[in-house]
Amino acid sequence: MSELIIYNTLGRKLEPFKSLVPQKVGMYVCGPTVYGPPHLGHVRGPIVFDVLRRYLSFKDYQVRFVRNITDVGHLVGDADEGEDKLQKQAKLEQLEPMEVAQSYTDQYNWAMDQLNVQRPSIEPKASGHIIEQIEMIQSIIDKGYAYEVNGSVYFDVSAYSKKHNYGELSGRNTEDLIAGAGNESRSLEGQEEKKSPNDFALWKQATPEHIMQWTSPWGKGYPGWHIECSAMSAKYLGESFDIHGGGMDLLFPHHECEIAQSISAHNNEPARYWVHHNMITINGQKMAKSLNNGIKVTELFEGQHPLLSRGFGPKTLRFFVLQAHYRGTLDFSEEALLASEKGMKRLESAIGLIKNLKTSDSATIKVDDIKSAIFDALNDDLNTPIVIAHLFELARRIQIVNDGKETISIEMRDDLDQLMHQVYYNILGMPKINDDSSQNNLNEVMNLVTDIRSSAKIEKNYELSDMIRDRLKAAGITLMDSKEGTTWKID
RNA sequence: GGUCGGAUGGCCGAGCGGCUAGGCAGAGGUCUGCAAAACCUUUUACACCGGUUCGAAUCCGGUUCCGACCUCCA
Repeated sequence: MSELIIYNTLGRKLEPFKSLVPQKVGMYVCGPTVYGPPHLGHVRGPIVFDVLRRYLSFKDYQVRFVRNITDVGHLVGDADEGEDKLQKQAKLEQLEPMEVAQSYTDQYNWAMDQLNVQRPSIEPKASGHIIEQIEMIQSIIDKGYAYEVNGSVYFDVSAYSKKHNYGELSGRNTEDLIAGAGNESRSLEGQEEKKSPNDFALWKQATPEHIMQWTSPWGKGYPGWHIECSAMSAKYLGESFDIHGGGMDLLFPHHECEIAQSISAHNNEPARYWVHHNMITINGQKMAKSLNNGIKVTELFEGQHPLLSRGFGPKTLRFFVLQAHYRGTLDFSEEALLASEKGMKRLESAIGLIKNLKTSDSATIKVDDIKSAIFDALNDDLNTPIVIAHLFELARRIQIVNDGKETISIEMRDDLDQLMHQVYYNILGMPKINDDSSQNNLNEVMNLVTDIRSSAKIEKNYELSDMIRDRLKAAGITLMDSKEGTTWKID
């Protein structure tokens, strides 16, 4: 098997993957800010990095996968008074901030479980690592790359730029940034405190209304945007580790700032490989809470959305995401989802045929050519759409054998079975449970039953209609009659 | 205004110098009492204008559209 080639945003080119420590990989992925329910935009990164993680594990690497939970310190983007996001929601909902964070964390993890995304090896919370963040900020101050003003601490980009390259990841330079700063894309509190508009906050002084605040050498406050990832990745993966993943929208400023912070504090490039996935778009625009065009994961599963005529299972969603390369945008629509679902079902029905395929002494079909093609595609910057295309070719061959037009040997059939399971379930991580069709089947059956019962009622055959209702009740399903028709629910 | 990335058939989406991507939809067929499902076969592309080349969706230049980001929203 040849080696994995991965696109490194740092350097903007494809590079062979080599781990720092033989057969071990440290991987950090920026996790969610838990201030809202998970939507489609949250789903792609976890799936993509889950496949990368699974593939590295498949290649016998021992992977430590760290994904944080951001539960403090971030400000609301759209015009407001700079309240902490979590605090704002908490006021709205009359709950403790941590209660809100916990609830959304649970929802997020539930969605990840549904999508068969493996839980991280470590899932650190920003709120649980304030001390580490303070220590790192102090270290940056000590090195001369940060300064304190009125209880807040800012990173000194120009001081840093004298020795290092601020912009090495995003390809920006400080002059451009200052030129662009005049566009008034946003007005931020505390701008006038900074030496330069390029400087970013490491620690913010808290106003008395802030519920979430911690004691620091600079007074009461809360950590800035970017420091948590730097502090936590260093704590659990070391000052230098293998892979840092995230969405392309995080490239600047978040990841650029992480690099600057880590180099300042540790004198080390934090990550060897920076891997960025592209966004899911809807009508050509990225899906984000701030744009208010998000489809919640639960809305997708249940079909409760104006763009959806019915629900789609997590399995379909995962397949849909993997049918596009992670670095390209993926445009969402029900039509596209429908296409993925049908293809996926066809593929799975072929997989289901393998075990019962009739075998012969000699085989007239091949498997090895596809097998190597699949791993070539995986090694080629995780080209999952190509992998899936090859899987469809395999499905076609399975059907041909099943139709008796070609033959397969026992060994080859076992090989095929193993290959399909390795690739489809273990590496692509497709959920094994048949969530989609079982739910759809139930819907169909229930529609049939309620139709029959409606006819019975029209014919005043209440004996039959009541019998149906009673039997369903006994089976745990309640029917509810109304003027509009009959609805049902599972008790 | 700056930085970066896109424009592929009805839809989603690979390819990145010559070779059918793939899926869905459409068409034809096999099967079937009729359907459905399943399976087989198959039509339709490379934003525009120049250039390089024996040969370009793929390389170069220009044009037009679209998107992301631009520091205290991951």
